[in-house]
Amino acid sequence: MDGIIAPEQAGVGTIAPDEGARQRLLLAATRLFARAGYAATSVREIVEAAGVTKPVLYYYFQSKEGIYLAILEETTRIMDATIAEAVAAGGSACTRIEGLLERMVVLVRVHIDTVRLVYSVFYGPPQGAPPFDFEAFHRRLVEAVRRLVVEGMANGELRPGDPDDVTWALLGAFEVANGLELHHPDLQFGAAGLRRMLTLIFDGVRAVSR
Amino acid sequence: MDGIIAPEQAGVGTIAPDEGARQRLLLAATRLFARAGYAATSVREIVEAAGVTKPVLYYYFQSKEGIYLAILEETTRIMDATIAEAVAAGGSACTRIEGLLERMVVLVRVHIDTVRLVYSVFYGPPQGAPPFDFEAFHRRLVEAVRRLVVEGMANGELRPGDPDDVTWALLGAFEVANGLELHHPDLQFGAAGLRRMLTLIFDGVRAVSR
DNA sequence: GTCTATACAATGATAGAC
DNA sequence: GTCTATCATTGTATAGAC
Repeated sequence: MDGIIAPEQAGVGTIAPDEGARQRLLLAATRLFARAGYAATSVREIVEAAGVTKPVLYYYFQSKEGIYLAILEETTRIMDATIAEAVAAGGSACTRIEGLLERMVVLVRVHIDTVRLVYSVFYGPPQGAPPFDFEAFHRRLVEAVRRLVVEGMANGELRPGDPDDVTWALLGAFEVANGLELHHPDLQFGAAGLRRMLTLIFDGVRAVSR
Repeated sequence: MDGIIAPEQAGVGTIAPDEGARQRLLLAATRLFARAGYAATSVREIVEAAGVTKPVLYYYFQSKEGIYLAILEETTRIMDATIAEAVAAGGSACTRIEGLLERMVVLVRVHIDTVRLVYSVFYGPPQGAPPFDFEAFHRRLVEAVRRLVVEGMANGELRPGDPDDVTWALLGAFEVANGLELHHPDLQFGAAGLRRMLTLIFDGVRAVSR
């Protein structure tokens, strides 16, 4: 045991930057922001939880606002990439809609603390957090689904109709899955539950035919 | 009827309490709580906005926590009554589901500040507000929809299946309508938009039949 | 419950050594 | 790149008057 060297210790004395410290700072800050909110979380708490000192945070992120924005930008980038991937994937429009939203639900679970932070700032009282365009990200998701819906209507997969209404109905299922992920993770609703909901919406729930 | 005396009036001597003041206090507090959050709203701000003095607030609500809980209980009572009404109404299960959720969306618009407050406390950071069981109310709504779904499946209106999945899909549409009411009231999505979404879910959006 | 005032602790942020 | 030590500022705690 005494022989085991932690990764951080490897470069001490030389000049290698400790990327592990940056990652730990992001993780710790996300958890604390998600639990107590932006305003109520101090830089001291963040660095203590990450096992580094204050200057390390300022080295990587310049400020408390900086690490907050870094969290949001990093997660947004990942989600945007996933959206682009899913839209560009092969298969029918319906398949790609399912793939897109299921991937997003998985990302929500993986980045659950970031999602909590987003809800906290978006719905919560003013907390002095620097501005971030949450709606812009949401619009990009809505637009992606809408494009697939329009494509599905154009190629005859989906019945003609208002693409907006269809888009909202599908996103409603996604929001429900998110809500259950946030507040009842024990239910294990997850991507499978979302898929069942989407199938219902695609095929309808009424017994008598249309 | 004229002989009935409200409990608050009994024992107040010859002076009748000004029920208008109570209402103004509730309205002012709801607006301020919705905008700044529970913690950041002071009793002084509330009474000033309501045009009354501090003792008036303490007469009706005992404390800041008291007026906060009164807001939530009053709105919850109205919504619970609406749920019961809609469930007990005549018509098919589908019709009653539509009626229930559309009434709820209308209530959300009418009580928009209370809804904002609920979201602020439920999703936001800890604000020192006294506990209120938001989930219990939500469960009652979910249960009402679920009962109607089960009834619809039993009488052949709805295809057999997991009533939970159907319930969630329908509530997803409701949540979307709420979200648009909260953040894009200009779109006038409202009850009509919700009805369109529900129709889509009932009848399905896929072109090829099942 | 809120106000004014004072006292103290904690905050975000930096400088300079290694 | 990270540390120790420290800055100026803000925020919080308490007390007493209302």
